[in-house]
Amino acid sequence: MPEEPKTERGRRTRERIVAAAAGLVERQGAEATSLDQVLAEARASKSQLYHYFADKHALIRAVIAWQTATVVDGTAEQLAGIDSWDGLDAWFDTLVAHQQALDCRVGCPIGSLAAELADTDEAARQDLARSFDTWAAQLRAMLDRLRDRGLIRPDADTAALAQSTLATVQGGLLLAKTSRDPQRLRAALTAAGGYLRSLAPLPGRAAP
Amino acid sequence: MPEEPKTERGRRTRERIVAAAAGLVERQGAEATSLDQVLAEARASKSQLYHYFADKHALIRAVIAWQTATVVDGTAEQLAGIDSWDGLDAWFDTLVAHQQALDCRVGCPIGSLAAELADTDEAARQDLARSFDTWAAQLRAMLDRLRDRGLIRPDADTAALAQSTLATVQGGLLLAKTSRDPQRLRAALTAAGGYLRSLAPLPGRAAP
DNA sequence: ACATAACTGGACTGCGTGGTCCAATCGGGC
DNA sequence: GCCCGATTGGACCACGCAGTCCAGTTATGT
Repeated sequence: MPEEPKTERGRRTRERIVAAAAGLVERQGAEATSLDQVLAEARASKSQLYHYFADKHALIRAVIAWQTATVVDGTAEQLAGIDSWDGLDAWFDTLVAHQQALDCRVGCPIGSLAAELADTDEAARQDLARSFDTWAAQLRAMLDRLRDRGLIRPDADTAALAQSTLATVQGGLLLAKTSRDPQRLRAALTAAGGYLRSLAPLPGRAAP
Repeated sequence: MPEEPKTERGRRTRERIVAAAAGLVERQGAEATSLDQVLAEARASKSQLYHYFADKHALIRAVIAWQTATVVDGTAEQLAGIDSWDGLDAWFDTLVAHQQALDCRVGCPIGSLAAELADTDEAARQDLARSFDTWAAQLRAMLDRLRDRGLIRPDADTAALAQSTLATVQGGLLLAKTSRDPQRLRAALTAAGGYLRSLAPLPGRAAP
């Protein structure tokens, strides 16, 4: 019953609805966001919404896809440019600055949705798990680069490091959002960076 | 209008309601839990609920207090016994085992509530921030003990380390819950422990 | 120009929700 | 036994919610 838009006009309507929903969900959570709110913000009507989405769950899943495209793919280019400790620190700085600019009010949209929906909406949970996985894969690619440059021990498990780094970032964002204090995020990132640095090849032992 | 219970019977009724609410909120989130659900599970009536709580917000705040008493104060005794790396690892192991036993379905009740309520309910946000703070304080006390035993450099900022450790634990729980995979938590904890160990006094340099 | 499909507006519905109200019951003190 | 406040049961209400429906309008292809 719900279909992809077949015309340019339809595509834009759908996009407007998803973008409005994403903004509201980011600020209030999925459950707390009503469809009427979304439609008011998107300046659209009920029939438009149900023309493109089967129900609210489907809309939320579209929001997840939208946020994934925005957040994860958005950081992809930043991550792709990192090949030194300075580059890593610079990325961390932008994360803290971004939270500070937003008064620590949103944290990570993916993380918030994950916390809310993981035990409620199985399909959404899987989508979010995939988002985290692609994010972790990007982190891992960056860590591989650092390893290839000799900044990290060759035998380090970069996949596991990507997971732990992502975890620390998410946790830091959660604490910062809860306490409205960007320093919580800063502390977390300092630890994440410090751990990676501690995995540098031992200085006294030359490579064979 | 809402009052403290004045009799033993009242105290037990209130407790039953809060416990039922805590269980449901832990599984479904606060917004998704209805008062009727709570009352059915607690085998209580509307008037009983509104006899002790002003409104749903007040009930949720009581749930936060209940979970804080359960989770934070619950780990306090475990944390209090840690004075070595082995002790730390043992605590980490119990965390992973606990998640595994629950099929990674709940994560941390405090963390989940924080993610959901931080930008919606200001009073709840402050309560949760306080919960995190007392949790961090307990972690810090443990880290101070490790430092006093010479396992961590004397100049280490244990307050910041407590924050980062807490962040990594929370993030690991979130990733594990989202992917239904306890290994995500394991990876995060390995990193948290590894970072702390990297702050050991330099072996080649004796204390003055 | 016409047929056909895509899209849109908004009234409408049924239901679950948080919250109110009051009469009934309980139980300890006197 | 009697009193009085603490407690309880549950009917009731107003309302916001997700979801339905259909008549109307706009675009597309030929």
